[in-house]
Amino acid sequence: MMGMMSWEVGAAEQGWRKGPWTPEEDKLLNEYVNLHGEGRWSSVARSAGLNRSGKSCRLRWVNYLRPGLKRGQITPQEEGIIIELHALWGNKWSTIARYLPGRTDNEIKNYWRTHFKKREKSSHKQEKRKAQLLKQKQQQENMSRVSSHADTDKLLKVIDQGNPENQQNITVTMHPSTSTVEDHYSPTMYHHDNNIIASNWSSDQYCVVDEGLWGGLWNLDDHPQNDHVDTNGINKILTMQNQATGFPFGGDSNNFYNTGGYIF
DNA sequence: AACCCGCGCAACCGCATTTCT
DNA sequence: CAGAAATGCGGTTGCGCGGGT
Repeated sequence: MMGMMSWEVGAAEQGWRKGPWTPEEDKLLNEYVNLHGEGRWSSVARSAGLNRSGKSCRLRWVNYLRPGLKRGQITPQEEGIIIELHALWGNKWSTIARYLPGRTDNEIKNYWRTHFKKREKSSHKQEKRKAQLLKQKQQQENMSRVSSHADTDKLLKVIDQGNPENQQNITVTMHPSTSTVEDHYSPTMYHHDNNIIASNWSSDQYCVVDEGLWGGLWNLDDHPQNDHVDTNGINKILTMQNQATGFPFGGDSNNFYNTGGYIF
């Protein structure tokens, strides 16, 4: 060990490189980790000849270089799992990631944001569109006071009606915000086993889940239009999972399907 | 043709927690 | 045991790209 020098005090002053990783850097990091194993990230910089902070190295390894990463499209099952676990635990991305082998917390987080923040987004979009139309309208007015604005007005109206914010205000998640979320909601309901579903369902472990319970957790509404949120979230997912191919876990998928239930 | 805009994604930042000395 | 360092997490940013105007 080398004294107690602080290699990492203020990445800024230290002048660590930032931004996207180059293939050369990746190679260096890869070689280093293959030789010395994961961890001790702070020493990576000097040892591997990388001008990167330990944090940066770790992040790059964990999210990109680490072997066994899937990359590419999230499968329908994976999506289902993400949705379910997010409903249970909220934004506990790394916890959720543990149940999706080969996926990183970052990936899942990004996926969630891009796929399940639609409501926010679309209303945003609509606001923008509205602004745009208003602008057009004003321009028209300035140009010639004679023209009719009927069309623009109509459009604006339509947009208003289509705006979910003007319909029901539906929350996507229902997680509590405390940090003990997992303890609280951790499927103790999956009886027998203190570790519950934690750490171990890449093996053959699974659990049948009480549908009523999950039904209650299913607050997600994909179709603001047809308002039957009710009991069918479960069925939706079951269908999804049954249809799907490429079961993501190591375990025996037949077992899984035969339970008529759930992955866990 | 030029510009704008939104999207997806990798990486960063600040804070919290864990490990080391 | 205290303080420092390292690691881990979640939210956020910013860049490059494609599509629309």
